[in-house]
Amino acid sequence: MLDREYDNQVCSIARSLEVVGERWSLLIIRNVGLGMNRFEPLRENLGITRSVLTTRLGTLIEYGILEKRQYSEKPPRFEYHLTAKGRDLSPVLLQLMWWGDEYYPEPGGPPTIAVHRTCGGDLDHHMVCRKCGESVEPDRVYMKPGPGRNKQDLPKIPA
Amino acid sequence: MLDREYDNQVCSIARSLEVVGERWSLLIIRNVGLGMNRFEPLRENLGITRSVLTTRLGTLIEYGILEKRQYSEKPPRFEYHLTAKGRDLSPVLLQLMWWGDEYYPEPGGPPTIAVHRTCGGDLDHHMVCRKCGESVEPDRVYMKPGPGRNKQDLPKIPA
DNA sequence: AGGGTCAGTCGCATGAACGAACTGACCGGG
DNA sequence: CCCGGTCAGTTCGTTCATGCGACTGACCCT
Repeated sequence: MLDREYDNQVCSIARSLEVVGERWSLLIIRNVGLGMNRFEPLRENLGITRSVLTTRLGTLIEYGILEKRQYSEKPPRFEYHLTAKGRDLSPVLLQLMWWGDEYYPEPGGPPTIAVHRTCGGDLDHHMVCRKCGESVEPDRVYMKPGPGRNKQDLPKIPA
Repeated sequence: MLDREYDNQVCSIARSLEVVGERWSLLIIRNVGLGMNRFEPLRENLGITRSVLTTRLGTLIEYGILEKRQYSEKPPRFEYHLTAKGRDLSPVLLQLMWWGDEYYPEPGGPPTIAVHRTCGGDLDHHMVCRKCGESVEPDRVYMKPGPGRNKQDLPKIPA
């Protein structure tokens, strides 16, 4: 990057990390983005304590990254969904994903691939679609399982 | 991103976060990338404990993100530098920066701007150079202070 | 000899996370 | 009607990571 002088903590990265830098936050955001919207599945998948999940969901809601929706009245049950602000974190998650794939690859290939929603091509690490060449905006991306994914879980994605 | 089913923790993001997800790690990487290569300046800038900085530097070295170089023999003194693996985290840092600028802007504008080293143009959030249109690789990027930067600190960068 | 810097280590107090149990509102079956 | 089960939490005790401050040791300068 640079090899020059440097100054103060007026830093956008530090501000971002205050919001999403806590343990579990980015993984929660990722899972919610993939459609895992309820408490118990999140808890089980992440292997996280209920209390920690409760507080993380709470702070992410405070920050406007998630919103809580009630989907059942009689037993009060809730779902968590990404806001636009939360969805805009997908480039961060994608870059983390690509870095991980580069330096800690799964033997069988990447477990997850980013796909351009409108044309179905997959993305390179500049978020340019390899098929149509378009520079893809965060909300036009979805994820699909790649070759490194576990055995029998191949949820067919409606292309 | 997606609103579909989801599976297991075979996740590149989780793997990445195990390496760089600890408190302070990304900020240390950012500062080292900006040329802050020594212990005491890092400590002072981050407002971090010496012991925590020591252990963070240690694990980042273990992970191959930083390397330690001795620059003085007689009083043994060291510098920390990014490896290629560490430099490849810059897209992650850039995306975090842009997200922070978007949702937590500095009143005077962004404090830091990403610049294409070879032509001097600045980058959009696809890492495409606004001047020459090239899709810029991580190691061709440097940072320069933007309008939101603190008063008197304007290190002139050799373009 | 005395003060200052740099790069740490050590010890103690506080705070966050983990594990496991408990709650409370429901549902479905026998 | 009682029993077991799910879902979304809360509470509690223990461990682990951080923060704060002091101390060390090797120098350097005056």
